[in-house]
Amino acid sequence: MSERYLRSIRLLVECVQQFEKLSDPYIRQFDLTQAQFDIIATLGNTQGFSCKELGEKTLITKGTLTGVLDRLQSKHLIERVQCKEDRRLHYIRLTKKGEKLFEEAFPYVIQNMKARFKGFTKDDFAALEEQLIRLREAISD
Amino acid sequence: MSERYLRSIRLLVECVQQFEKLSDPYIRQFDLTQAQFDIIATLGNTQGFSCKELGEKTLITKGTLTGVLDRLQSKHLIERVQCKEDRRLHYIRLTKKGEKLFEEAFPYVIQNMKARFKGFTKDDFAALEEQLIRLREAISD
DNA sequence: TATTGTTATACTCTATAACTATA
DNA sequence: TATAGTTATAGAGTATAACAATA
Repeated sequence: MSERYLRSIRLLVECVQQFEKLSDPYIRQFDLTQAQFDIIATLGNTQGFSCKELGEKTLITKGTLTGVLDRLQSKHLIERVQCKEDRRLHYIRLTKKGEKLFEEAFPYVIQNMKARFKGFTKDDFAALEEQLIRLREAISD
Repeated sequence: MSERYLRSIRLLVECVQQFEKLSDPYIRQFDLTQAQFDIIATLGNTQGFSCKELGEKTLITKGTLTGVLDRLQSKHLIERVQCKEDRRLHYIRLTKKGEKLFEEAFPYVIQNMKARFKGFTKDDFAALEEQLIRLREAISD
């Protein structure tokens, strides 16, 4: 009854944990935490996002986000720009240094991770993706 | 080239984040964090595990584990028993109170979560499971 | 010497609520 | 009144290294 459900969830969590365990050393080579890398990766190749948008995309709550952004700003990787139309909004975007890091770190982490997916073919990814999309659909709010 | 890979990983992470977001309120009704619930769920219906084994099962490193176990012990949910054969080992197991909590909290959380998987049939779980097993196989150490 | 688990340190993330400034 | 973001607080997880007890 609930065995199948539990098995799937456990597998899902195991895959993500294993994925994070593998990617962590690569991310840390750039002196970033997972959360910080997540922000950098989200901001890369964009015009920037408001804190609210960033929070929604990364699932980091606003109070926490301020702290993560503070640490990235103190490393001069992001900048905060107040929106002129609605001055409650602050747009967060990568600095030159942040962009440079993104262009270096992102492909590096991705390439190294991809190398770990030895036995996984294009068709495997397609099949996995299909199931995950169905799952996301089922459990979305 | 790497788009497919990235899309799958992002989906995977989104599913787990969404899953944790949904399960969190249920877990917190029992005054437990995710890590603490993870330990309780792992210890439930077993004779207990050593810290080393617990760490491997939950992917919590030993320094952190001590802290998590301390908090569970101060709530009288687990107990530490030194192994007589090899006294370096400490077996961690649920107390009566811990067992009672497990028997109450675990099905409660699972049932509530299962209810969220409305559109997901037995066949969907089977297909998802198959892909996740392949993925886990591919990225395992 | 090697292993199990604890301790100590410093940092990061987390939830929450109160707060400021804008609208 | 409502929204965006910050501040403040307390708690919890994290990495790391040094350590004690035991093997």
